[in-house]
Amino acid sequence: MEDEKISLLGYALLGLLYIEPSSGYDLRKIFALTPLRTFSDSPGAIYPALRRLEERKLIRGKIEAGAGMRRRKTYRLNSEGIAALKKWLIRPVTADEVMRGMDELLLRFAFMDSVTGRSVPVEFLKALGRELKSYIPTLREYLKAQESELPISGRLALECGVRGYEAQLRWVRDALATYGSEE
Amino acid sequence: MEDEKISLLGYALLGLLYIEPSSGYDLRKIFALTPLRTFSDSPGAIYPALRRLEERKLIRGKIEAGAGMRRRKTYRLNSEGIAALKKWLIRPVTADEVMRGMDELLLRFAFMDSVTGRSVPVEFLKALGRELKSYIPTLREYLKAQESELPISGRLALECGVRGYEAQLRWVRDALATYGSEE
DNA sequence: GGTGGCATGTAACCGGTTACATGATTAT
DNA sequence: ATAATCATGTAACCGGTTACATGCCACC
Repeated sequence: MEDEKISLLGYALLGLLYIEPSSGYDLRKIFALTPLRTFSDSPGAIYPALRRLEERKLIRGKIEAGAGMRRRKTYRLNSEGIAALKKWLIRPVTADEVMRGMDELLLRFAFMDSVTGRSVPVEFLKALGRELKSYIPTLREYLKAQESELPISGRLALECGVRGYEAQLRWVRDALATYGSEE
Repeated sequence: MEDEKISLLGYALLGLLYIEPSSGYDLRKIFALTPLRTFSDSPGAIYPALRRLEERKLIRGKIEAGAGMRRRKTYRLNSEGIAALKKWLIRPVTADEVMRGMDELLLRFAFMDSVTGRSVPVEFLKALGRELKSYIPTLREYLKAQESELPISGRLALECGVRGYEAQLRWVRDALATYGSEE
């Protein structure tokens, strides 16, 4: 199992293609029209990324012919693609990822229960909760220590970030309750 | 006033150097040890970025000599650098920036009242509040409409994002109150 | 006198941005 | 007909990542 790195966009494509085989154009529409708009929908990003995934033999594209139909190339995951996706999804939650921003973690979570069993997202949420519970106080301490040094808007911006983390910690609890009440 | 684009890292450097002239190493420590750790502290990012800013004549580096001192190059903004920073800070808040993620907006806010008058951050907060108030319901509608289509973790991940935006909207109100009570 | 932290840099690589390009199909 | 949209692609550019490289100073 070779380990060439896959970009975040690459994983987003893998996850979406796992859920539903799609063309590049379909995927571009998703990035243009849904909350996944944090990703660029530009053809210069999508098509080369799909080509790379195909070169690495994680997906396979098939040109769909058909009378009176537009030419389109539909990609789907093969077993290696599914393996690479799963390997990404079951990565442990690290303090570093939490501190650098939750984008990748949330994307992973979004794809989890389509691909893995229920225990994976539950363990993910527990680990995420632990990391948030340890990170938030250190941020609060920094804020308190630097209160006099920071300009007002700097202090407020940090406060905004901390509140975001606090909201996510509350969300973790509710999400765990959701999984708990479904068994 | 030429308008070559400056990366987010570039603006972060401009903002920090405005507050306090520093060496590349000082700046790296900030990115390594403070909540600005969302930026990379790698020398391969910082030093070339500083060089570009100097080439564009927004900052100037001076080598600090001195017996028994380590060689270090301290950068500071010149008037063009201050102008470029201000121009970035007073950009209007667009719906697109809010939807793509608040990182850049928050960074701008963090530097605002060191560089501009009080009215700029206040107007910024009002505009941000307007955008959030219009974006949150569209996200909620999408969530409701797709509820049956999305996998559980997908729905929950989106819920997490919405709650983050809601927390930021509450923060906007508190931040405005902070400015209001300071006059 | 050697280890470790200070301090600055360079170079290859890679992927996203921006802009351009093409052709087919549908709608007016 | 012709404009808009569908659908896929390419190429130059740029900046961040990763890894490597250098030398000085402080400490023990």
